[in-house]
Amino acid sequence: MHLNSHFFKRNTVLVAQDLLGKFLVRKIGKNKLSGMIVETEAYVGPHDLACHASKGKTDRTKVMFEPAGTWYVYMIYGMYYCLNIVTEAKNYPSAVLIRALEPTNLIEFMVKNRNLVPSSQLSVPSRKKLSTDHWALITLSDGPGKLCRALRIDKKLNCTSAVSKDAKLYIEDRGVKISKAKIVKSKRIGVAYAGSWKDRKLRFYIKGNQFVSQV
DNA sequence: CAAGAGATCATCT
DNA sequence: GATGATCTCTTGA
Repeated sequence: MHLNSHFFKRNTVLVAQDLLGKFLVRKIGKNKLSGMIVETEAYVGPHDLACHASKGKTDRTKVMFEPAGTWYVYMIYGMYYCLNIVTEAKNYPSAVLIRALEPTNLIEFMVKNRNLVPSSQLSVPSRKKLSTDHWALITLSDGPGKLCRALRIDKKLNCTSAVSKDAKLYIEDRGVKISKAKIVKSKRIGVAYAGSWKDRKLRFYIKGNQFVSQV
């Protein structure tokens, strides 16, 4: 089931947790790439000092004031994109950052998009005790910049809708249920500048899942 | 293995 | 002019 605006027009922390186990679907021509969301972060509003919109409504952040179910894509460090979905009421700037996926469909297509070195040249940390092929799979979309590259997500998708019928990028419920006991809460990554908000446990991931980002 | 630097640019001061 | 919701590669122990 294609998630609609009612799903996203809710408390951001709830949406962030409920997105675990949902499937991100990217249509490229006839291809439908997809992966299960295994890690998210909540950016809960203008008072959240880690939230880009805490600095007000600017050209970059105006998309966060759009209705729930709008994509917010921005470039970070000059090289990577980050994918967020806008939540809560229109004009309340908040969003969920999608940080990692467990690839499920058209994995070869994602590997091409990532432009990776052959797995034969891959160095697997010895304590992981994994084959290079398995390691190549795990590191395909285990971070916000990597998953955007794997699914060819860039600024062209910024401010587009995830809930319209013809969306090229949207989220599906395929009936996977993640119990509360399997959701780990931790500090958000890379927000040391956010004062009293930097230590809030607004990052969520599926306990024990191999595809969660390495921190 | 850990730690550090470099890539590279949109955004805000 | 500085910095960042990141990732990868190099260095050195």
